[in-house]
Amino acid sequence: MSDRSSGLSGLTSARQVGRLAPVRRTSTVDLIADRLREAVVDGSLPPGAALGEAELAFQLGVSRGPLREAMQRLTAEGLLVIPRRRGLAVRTMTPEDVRDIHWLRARIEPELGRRILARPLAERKTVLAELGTEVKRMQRALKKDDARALGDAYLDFHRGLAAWGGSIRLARMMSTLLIETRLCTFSMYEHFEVAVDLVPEHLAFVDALAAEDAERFDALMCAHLDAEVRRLLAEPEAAKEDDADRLLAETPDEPQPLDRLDLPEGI
Amino acid sequence: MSDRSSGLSGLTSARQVGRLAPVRRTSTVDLIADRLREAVVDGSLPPGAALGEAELAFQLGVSRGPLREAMQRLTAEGLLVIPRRRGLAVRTMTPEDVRDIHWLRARIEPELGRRILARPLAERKTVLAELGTEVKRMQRALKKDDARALGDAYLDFHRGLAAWGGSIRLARMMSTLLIETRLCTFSMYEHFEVAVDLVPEHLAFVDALAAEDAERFDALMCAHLDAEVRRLLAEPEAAKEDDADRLLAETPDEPQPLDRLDLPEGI
DNA sequence: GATCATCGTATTGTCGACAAACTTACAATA
DNA sequence: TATTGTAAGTTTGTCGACAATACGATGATC
Repeated sequence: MSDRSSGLSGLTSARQVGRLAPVRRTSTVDLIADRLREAVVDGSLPPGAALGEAELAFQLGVSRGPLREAMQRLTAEGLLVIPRRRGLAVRTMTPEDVRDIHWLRARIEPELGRRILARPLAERKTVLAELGTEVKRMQRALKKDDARALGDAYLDFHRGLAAWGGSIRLARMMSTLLIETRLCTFSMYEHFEVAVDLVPEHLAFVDALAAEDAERFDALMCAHLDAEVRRLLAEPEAAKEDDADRLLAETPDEPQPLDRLDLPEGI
Repeated sequence: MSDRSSGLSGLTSARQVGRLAPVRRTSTVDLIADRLREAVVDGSLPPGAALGEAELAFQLGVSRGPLREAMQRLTAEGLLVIPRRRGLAVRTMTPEDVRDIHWLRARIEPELGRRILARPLAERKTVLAELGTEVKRMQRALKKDDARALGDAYLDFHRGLAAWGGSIRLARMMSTLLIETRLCTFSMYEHFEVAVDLVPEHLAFVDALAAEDAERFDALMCAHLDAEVRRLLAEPEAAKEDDADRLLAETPDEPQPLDRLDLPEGI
């Protein structure tokens, strides 16, 4: 997974003399929140497992205060649930959530093609290059049968799409939705699923953008998201058992201790 | 502003015998976060004003720990910024933000009509009744020239729309976007703006839904959001000075101490 | 034998304190 | 007079501790 702060929209106006960019100081809570988010994406915090605060704080080398603050932030993003007196737990996604997430993505992502194609030519070339790089990463990952790397490239592809869509809010929202998408994978199967037709689908995205065909991009994206939902909602026993052992070798002692967590507050 | 937990989607299956709804215990952090959110919507925390933690914690009657946790949650929602060593500040919205927010709302809200019209008849009647009530609230507020109440009814109208749209995530997202919309009002003018044509616009929404005309609803919503952007981005001196004094009588000592706050972290 | 009550333990929720860091103001020097 | 350096004050960021609560286990009674 590429570093989010350096990848897509950094160093734009730092070369001007006398007009220095403000130094980006990152607080401890930010660090912890990023680390936790990373762990969620990683799968090292599996959905449903309840972790104790003290233990986690010790592992992270910080006190419980900042950790609790970071937990609250992740909770607001919908990634964590904080059951009463049971530490923290990564959200368990239900089939309902899968449909919800992908419906929302289907409202947003098809539109992104139009937004990107409305940008000046120079930027469009940058976007295409970047997206092409991600697809190549996906291809390499597929060749090595590395589901983790494939998933990472997938995340970065769509993150890049959102980042170039031109809306800060939308990029943040999409980032959360994408992490939730991966949580869906974790929650539906117990391991990563290597979807073989992921690469051609994303190649088609890049092609449509290169051809400046927003309509085709729209249709492709809708089809992709539909297929994604169908893949995810297929029966769990339809999942391949290929490399589950390697990816989840360090599976924790209790996979699903608290099965169904209710959100602490509505809306 | 109506209580969010009791208004729209409460008491659905609580009357069944032997199947009690779980008691909704709300933590202190939730309470503080709600209170802060309320204060932001209220205008009692004006954008840009830097509040000290200790002072705020004392006002709320809690310690700094839970307050800091709640602050982190609001930060994740994009409502607060936490500048280094300067307490907390309500986000100041720029014209860029106004366009961003309304572009995003325009992606989501027109679709809501279709979603609502796809629901069973009984629910649709409930929705229409509820939305009609909110419009009546808007009318009453307009008659009394109460900009605050008008804005509250406006928020609840659109919140209801999102709540009946059928997606938990979308409702949460829309709730944040709506609060941000109000922040735009606060940031663009220094007071509330009474938009006279708000009521007929929303009457038209209800009419379109009653006529089951999703296309008209779509077009009306797009037009409304466009108008909203134009209203907000009009020059500040175009704003009416009618009831600014009454609404912002308790304006704090320093309205805009730190003019331009950068977000603590990107994405 | 099963169920309920009571006790103990472990973990959280909250608070207070300490130290570091930033900001601001004042003074001194060029 | 302006700019820089220093010092003091205020506020945050972090940690440790205490108390309350919930959960689990064990024993007693029906």
